[in-house]
Amino acid sequence: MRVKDETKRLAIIENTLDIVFDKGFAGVKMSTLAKRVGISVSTLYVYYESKEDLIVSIATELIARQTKNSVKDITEDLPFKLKMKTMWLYWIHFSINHSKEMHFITQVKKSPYYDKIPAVIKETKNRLGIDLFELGKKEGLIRDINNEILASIIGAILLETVNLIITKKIKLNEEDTDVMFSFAWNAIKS
Amino acid sequence: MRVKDETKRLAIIENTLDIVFDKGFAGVKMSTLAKRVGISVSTLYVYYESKEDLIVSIATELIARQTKNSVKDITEDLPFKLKMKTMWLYWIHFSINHSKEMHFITQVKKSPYYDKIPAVIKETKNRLGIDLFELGKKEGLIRDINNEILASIIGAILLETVNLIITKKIKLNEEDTDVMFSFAWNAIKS
Amino acid sequence: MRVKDETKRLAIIENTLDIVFDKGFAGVKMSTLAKRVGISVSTLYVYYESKEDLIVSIATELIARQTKNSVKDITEDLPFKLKMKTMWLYWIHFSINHSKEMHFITQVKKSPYYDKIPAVIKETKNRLGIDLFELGKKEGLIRDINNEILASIIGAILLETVNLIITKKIKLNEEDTDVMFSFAWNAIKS
Amino acid sequence: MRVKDETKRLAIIENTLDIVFDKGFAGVKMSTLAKRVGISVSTLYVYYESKEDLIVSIATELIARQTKNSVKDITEDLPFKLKMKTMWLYWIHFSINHSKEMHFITQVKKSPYYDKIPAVIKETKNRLGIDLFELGKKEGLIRDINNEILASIIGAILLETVNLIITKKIKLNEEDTDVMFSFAWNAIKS
DNA sequence: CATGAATGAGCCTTCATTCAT
DNA sequence: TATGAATGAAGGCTCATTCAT
Repeated sequence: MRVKDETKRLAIIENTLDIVFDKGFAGVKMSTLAKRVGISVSTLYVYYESKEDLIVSIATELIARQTKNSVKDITEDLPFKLKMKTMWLYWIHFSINHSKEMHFITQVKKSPYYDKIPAVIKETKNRLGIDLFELGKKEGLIRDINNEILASIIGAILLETVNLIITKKIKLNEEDTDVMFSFAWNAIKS
Repeated sequence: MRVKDETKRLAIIENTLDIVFDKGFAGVKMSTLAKRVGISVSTLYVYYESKEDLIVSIATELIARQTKNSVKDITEDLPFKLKMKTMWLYWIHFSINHSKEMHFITQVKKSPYYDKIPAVIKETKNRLGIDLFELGKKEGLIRDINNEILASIIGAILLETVNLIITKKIKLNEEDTDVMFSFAWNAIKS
Repeated sequence: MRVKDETKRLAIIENTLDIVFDKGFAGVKMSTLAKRVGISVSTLYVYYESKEDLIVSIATELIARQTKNSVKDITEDLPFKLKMKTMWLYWIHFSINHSKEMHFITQVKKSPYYDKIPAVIKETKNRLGIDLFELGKKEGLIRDINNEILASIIGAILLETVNLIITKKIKLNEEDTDVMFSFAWNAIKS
Repeated sequence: MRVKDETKRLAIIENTLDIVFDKGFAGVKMSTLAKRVGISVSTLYVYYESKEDLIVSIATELIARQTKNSVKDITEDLPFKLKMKTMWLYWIHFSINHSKEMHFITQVKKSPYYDKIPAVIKETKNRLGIDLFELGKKEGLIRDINNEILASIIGAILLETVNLIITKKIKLNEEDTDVMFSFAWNAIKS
């Protein structure tokens, strides 16, 4: 029997990401997608059983993958503010290098598709900065405020930073990112 | 076109806003919209010559209207930080009371429809805080950074605040909004 | 505004009957049907909101119509056996002249579509022979057996008669139909 | 083709019968069938070269098998009416015990598939009662009418009887089947 | 102005069948 | 023989838009 081609699956994901980035979910037509990937529509249905399944599966995979990557080597022996900044930079770079994935996830979160994502996946996530915030509070360096709110604020500033970089209003150099980080840091520091 | 029955026109806008808020642009079916408004589809086409025209026209009108409202009576004689806060609160309330309009505009900005909006309209806008920022800088109270960036940051935090309120994660009371304002203020103050 | 064309509706029904007669429900393709009627597929959906609705609506209409027609002028002053025969002949002719309608209804009854037909319609029906059977029993002319069973038997023989006529194995003349009626009559007479 | 694993072949037939019984031919999806049997779709095609071949082959086999069974031991030394009744009961029981096979054949007969069944098979069949009818006529016990018509009538009543039993409107006991047989007998007796 | 009727273009999905191992 | 992968050819249905009154 013919053997399934992982490459093909990845191509499907890649192209879906591209399309969603350009035109949103409504722009994802099964026929167009198939054509871009170079397979027939029916083959698409061999890999995903419906359009919904396609999007939900990709989202699930991306979210899971993203969760794994995050905190990595921040556990180094650094002063708190630097840990924070390391993480900040990590996410800036990640967001820019994976802008389409980020966009995809962002879109999914606001769409009805999000309800279809396995609860396990949704929960496992977002532990990203929480531990760090706790540490900062313990050291008296950041304000004693509900973690979720802190995360929201930092997240908003970070996303905006990425936007500014993408729209070329600021540059991805030390100087500019330092300024942007200072906004975030000043916002939450004690 | 667009000569008769202002009531009908407003009903169309109102319902479009509602639908977009609930289901996004894809949810706006000409037939559904007509039914909700209580007119026939054909009549809809008497008022707007296409779906695109419908959305672009509404967006144009909303953006124009919004621009007018903003700075109003903040020109009072208040210390700078209070002016800032007044404006902040003004926008918080405005965003919440007009959440559907805000949402509509936000969506349009990210959609291909945005390209169709008259340049004049798009430019006139966003003069919101610029003057205020200049004043703050002159008084040495806020950091000397490109206005557009300041506006982005403040805007991001504001939007996030509104989100938190809408999703019930914080309340629309003095205590909670004060905290949120402090994030914004700390971020940009000297 | 353009006005709805009853002719069109009737043409849809007619063609649906023909197709079902030739190829069963599976043979009814919305596109083919539309083409035969000379309208576009979308127009078909103006008249019926789905394929199921098409079939169920037609069935409902046919059954209702059929119920009305039946007993008519059998209330004449005839000896019982002749009343019976009049009805028998009426149904033979009706079945042959409306063979496609009969076939359609027969098919619907055996299909899952039948469940979707309004209960009212299903009930109102079939009072056809019941009264007659009661009369026959009272006069001691036919066997005292459950009406439903009598109806089944007569119905089966009648259907078979129609089949034989359609397949040309017997003729639609007095001689042949007399023989066939005698089968039915002998079966149930006292 | 059709060389290996008789068990598998029988399982295919069995499941096809079940599916047709439940949902008709349209319900027979090659993939579903394969899954139920526990083989792959491709393997199905090793046994039958197409869906048509599948159905036609099964029908051919069933019809052939059925023809063989019928008249068996009715040639006993019984009075004619009892011979008739024996046969009647034989078919009642056969139809009920092999309801799925009967249903399958009935369906095939009304479908375009029937045209594809080898003429030889179709002809060999149905000699069921003919000999018996001849005997009855010779003894002056049943009406002197074309055998084919007699067979049709008896067949129709028999089928209806089975239907009534299956739909639980009558029972499969001596009393009820006697009544039903009396209908048939009265219909054709001299 | 108002509207019900009509439609073309397209979208998602299914399914029998063939390929390649 | 056995099978998972791959596909073409539909089929049902939707929707923005145009017609005709």
